[in-house]
Amino acid sequence: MRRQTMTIQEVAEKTGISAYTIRFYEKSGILPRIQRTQGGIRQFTEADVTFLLFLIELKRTGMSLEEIAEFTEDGCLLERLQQGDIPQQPVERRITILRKHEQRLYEQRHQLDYLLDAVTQKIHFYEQCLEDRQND
Amino acid sequence: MRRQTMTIQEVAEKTGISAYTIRFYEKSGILPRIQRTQGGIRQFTEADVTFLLFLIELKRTGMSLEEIAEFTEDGCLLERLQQGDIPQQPVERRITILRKHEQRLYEQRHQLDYLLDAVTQKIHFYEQCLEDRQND
DNA sequence: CCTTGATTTAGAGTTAGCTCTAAGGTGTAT
DNA sequence: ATACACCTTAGAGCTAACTCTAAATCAAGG
Repeated sequence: MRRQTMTIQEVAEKTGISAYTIRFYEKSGILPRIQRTQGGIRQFTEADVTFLLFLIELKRTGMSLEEIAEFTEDGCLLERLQQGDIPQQPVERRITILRKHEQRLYEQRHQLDYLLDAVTQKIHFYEQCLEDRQND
Repeated sequence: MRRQTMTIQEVAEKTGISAYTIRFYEKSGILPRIQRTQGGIRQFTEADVTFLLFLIELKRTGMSLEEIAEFTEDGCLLERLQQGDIPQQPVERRITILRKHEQRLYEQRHQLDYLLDAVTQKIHFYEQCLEDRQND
């Protein structure tokens, strides 16, 4: 039976995020406290990695680490939720943060489409310049 | 007849970018050298502002200031291009940089759609939790 | 049990990108 | 012509987000 958990190095390789950064994320509350061996070594589950990758996407799309830490507060709600314990405040807080970010994402998509168009046009423009030059 | 140019404060108000930052952008080559009065005061044209806003969008979508400065090098090509002078190297460099960024933009749009979906689903999930709680 | 190599911590250092300060010059309305 | 708001510069300071160092601890093989 193979090991169910990963060391920080394995997570680093799997996600492309350095071990330094992962530790930094745990220290600053971006990641919830990760389970340890009795010796103190972190044991990442698949769920931890999935959560980390989700947070990275939030960050990449403009959520600050501070706001991500606010989202992560109360750590892994999933367990409690599955056990039927539904803590109202933390759940509401997460909904609020995600709704706010959802709005940002819609805005970003809009601006992205707009810029993509502008960039494509500019490329055509410069290419046209070079072609004109050929025809001397 | 009204003035054709703007001071740095006016540009700051118009764009939402602080005067400090605009000076910093000129100093670090993100903006080309702006025309001055004989007294040394910057006179921004509409074209300067348009260019600045375009650069801001490049930045917002992940282009580093270093790369933007590389794009801006050789300043305003538009005048020379309109005069029929087509400097090959600078034009090719701009095409290369823009093509690279175009790829990033496509990738971003893809990931954005994916994340938007994930976020929307998570919101529904948490909302469902609260509803379940109501029905006790 | 001892070596080897990865892991732990606290805390210092780095980088990008601003943001501001100080000292002085500009320009326009009275 | 002088007051006043706004402009200029060089360069220092700041914040977010890492990135690394040092010294100690842990874990697995021989």
